[in-house]
Amino acid sequence: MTTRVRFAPSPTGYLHIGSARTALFNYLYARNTGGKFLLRIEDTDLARSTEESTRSILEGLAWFELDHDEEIVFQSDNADKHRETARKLLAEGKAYRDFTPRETPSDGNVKDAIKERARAQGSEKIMRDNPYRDLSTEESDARAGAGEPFAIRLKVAETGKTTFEDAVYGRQERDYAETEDLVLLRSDGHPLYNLAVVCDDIEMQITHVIRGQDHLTNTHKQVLIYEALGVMPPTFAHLPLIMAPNKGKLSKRKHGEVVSMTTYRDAGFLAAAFRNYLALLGWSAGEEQEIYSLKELVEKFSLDGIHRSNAVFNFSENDPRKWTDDKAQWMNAEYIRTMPLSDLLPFVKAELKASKLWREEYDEEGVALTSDISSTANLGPDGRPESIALEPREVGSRDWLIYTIDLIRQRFFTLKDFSSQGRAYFSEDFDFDPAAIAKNLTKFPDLKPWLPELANRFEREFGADATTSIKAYTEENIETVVKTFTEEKGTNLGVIMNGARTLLTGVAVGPSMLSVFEVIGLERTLMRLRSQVAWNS
RNA sequence: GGCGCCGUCGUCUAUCGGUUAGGACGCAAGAUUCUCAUUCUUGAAAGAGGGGUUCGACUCCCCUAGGCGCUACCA
Repeated sequence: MTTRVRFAPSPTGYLHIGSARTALFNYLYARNTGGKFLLRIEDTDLARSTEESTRSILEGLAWFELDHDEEIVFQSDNADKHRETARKLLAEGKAYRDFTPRETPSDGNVKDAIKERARAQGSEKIMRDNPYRDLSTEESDARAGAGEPFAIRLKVAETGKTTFEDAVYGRQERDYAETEDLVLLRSDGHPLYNLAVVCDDIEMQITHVIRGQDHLTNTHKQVLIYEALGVMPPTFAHLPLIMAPNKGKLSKRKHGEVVSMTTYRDAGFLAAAFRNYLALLGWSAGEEQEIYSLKELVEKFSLDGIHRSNAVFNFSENDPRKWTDDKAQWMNAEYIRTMPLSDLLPFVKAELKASKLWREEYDEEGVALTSDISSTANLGPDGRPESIALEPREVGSRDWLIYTIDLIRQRFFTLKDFSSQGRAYFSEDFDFDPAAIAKNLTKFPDLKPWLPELANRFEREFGADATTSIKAYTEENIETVVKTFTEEKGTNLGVIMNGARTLLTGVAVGPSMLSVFEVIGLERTLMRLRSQVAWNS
């Protein structure tokens, strides 16, 4: 039998990271077992469900690259079947009509009201005291025929217990006495969650229900429905919850955007990295590996590796550097700086395009570059990719772009950094960091004449109309020129380099300046070294 | 209140009765350096408490305290 699992979110908001992890685990299990990963939108709560939310969830799943099989099922489409099922159970005497007038839900804190009510009646434990439970069929039919509104409740047996084997939490038992005669159909004919879920899971032939641990106790009610229907329940696997740093519930209202998947997409996270991080929250392959490709996750995933204790999603509202979990940030940075360039390139392209920094020339195939531009496997002694031919490396070419990306990604954390911190490499329109100016320029007034002078020196040494000799504008040659220049001025190399760094890139940090000079290119180097903009700002 | 679930460094986790309790993130120190980052080295950092079982318990059992979940004509 092929496994069939489903991810069944209710569209009452964006895709929460907890839900995303549930989706991921379902997906991994399906792919691992060669089964199907289905999607069902549980939109039976008309008051709270929105189409926009559905869109947002689908968008989140798409970003996460969790493609589902078969058609999406909208639970509301099945309402008639749910009603039919409830009526069938009624006809078979497995459910009964409850004519108790519907309580107007007290506005305000529903949870507290429920808790209060439960507290009041809890110790008494009278679950079978509904006066309509044993109403005769004749009277029940008569009152219904007369138009009296009723809800349909499942008739839970007086004695016995529900039992199921949870793939994560093990054997679960619950005495019938602990479960009330749950409502299947509201008095307005609206099917309720537990009924709808069971009907749909049967209809969709779901073999494994993998969902949050908050449903662990609910499961007993669902098992009861399966039993009443005479259908074998699927295998259940409940997942530990993802908690806030204070071990409380992770919610949008309290924690804001950190819990939304779109936040990570918009913050320049790579789906692969975030997926990797989320996979390790509540699951492990039992080994000391941290980085897993999707393929590896699919191969290694198993229900046995799922933990039973909740995991904390760590972040700090006060520290902007730790706006989200440290490990998630680290993992994203790790992916950015080590993933094959050919895989990274499309993402950088999208980012640069969005920031109007993309040039058509970047799309043209480079001479030296072939299919494999993975730098990680081919690092030279200086940490630079050997597989990338450096010449010709015309500024603005595809080769140049790839080389540049590889150079600057080493200190980037998100895709956003390519258009912010990396802006000066792709555009003339970049800002100067006041702190960088103070630290590297104004502190050394001599630089004001020196740097344009360095530009002249560069022009004399490397320019097209060089009078002495024509040398290539490469790191090696640049180093010779800068060192000589530094000695002549009787200053430190750092002073010159950092001053130039600030003029060339606007910031105080970045790759080795020799690389920066080279990547910025002679023309732009000359222009920027001579510019007075930074000095005047 | 009732019922259920959970328990290893700050966080994510390894360990399935015998380990100097391992790894990762973060943190700290050092090395490298034109800056920052990377990288490398090193360091601090854990079995909730109490009883059992056992030659031996983080690991099995019980109790206490704690955290979480459910307890709705919500999902």
